[in-house]
Amino acid sequence: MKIATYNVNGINGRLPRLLEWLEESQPDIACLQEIKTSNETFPLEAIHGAGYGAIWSGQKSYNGVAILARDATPVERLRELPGGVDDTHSRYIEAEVDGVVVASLYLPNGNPQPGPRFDYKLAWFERFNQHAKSLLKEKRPVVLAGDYNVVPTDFDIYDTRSWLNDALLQPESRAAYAALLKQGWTDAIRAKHPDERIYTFWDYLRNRWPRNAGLRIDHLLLSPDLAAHLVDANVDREQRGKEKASDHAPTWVVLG
DNA sequence: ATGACTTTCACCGAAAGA
Repeated sequence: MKIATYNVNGINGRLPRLLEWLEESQPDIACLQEIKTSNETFPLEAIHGAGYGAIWSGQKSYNGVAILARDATPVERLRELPGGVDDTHSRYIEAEVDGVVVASLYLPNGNPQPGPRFDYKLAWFERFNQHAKSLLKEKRPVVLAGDYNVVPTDFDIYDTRSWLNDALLQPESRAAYAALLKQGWTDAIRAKHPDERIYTFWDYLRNRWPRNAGLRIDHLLLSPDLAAHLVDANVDREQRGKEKASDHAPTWVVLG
């Protein structure tokens, strides 16, 4: 089973790229972030045409997440992260597909920091970690896939110099991610490639794709039982080099 | 310190992204 996460940066504007990638990569499950569309304008017909069922939690202009499943419709479990009071952002959706619990999450960026946006990021992260803990208690196969907006270590970025004040590298952000892993989750890309620099995002600015000045911020976390079945994990880097590409590349795992 | 690039909405500039 192949499960992917892909921050599309606008699903309608990105639709040709998304459909090409689905055809080329053939994921069984695709978790999407930043669909940037209201629920009414989600391109369901095109997704169906590609052979996928879908559930989504949209929001006009910003945020928005979805879960696609090949030849199946994901069975929705949640369409928002529990514990949110006055949280109007569409950043979380969770479903069951083929016996696996799958979450598609879009963790807040948090810039500028310090400030209310960074406070929101850390609060959202804390809520997410609490929910993740409750998922582990279910003792079921779970994949937490998405754009975490965290560069876990200095090994996950080309160079820290331009990013030292960025919310993605702050000690608080990294501590929250480390605490999540410590619950028992496996960072699939890092588990499969412990000694390789791997990136999932290259900013549109400053020629960062041609320079391979990337960051690893899209992650797939596996529950302990699933981690034992990890066969492969990687990034579809070539998608980032296409015309009208998202600034993120699809990232995936294969579970045997 | 700022802006560079891209998407969205909506009306050509603003907001947000990371």
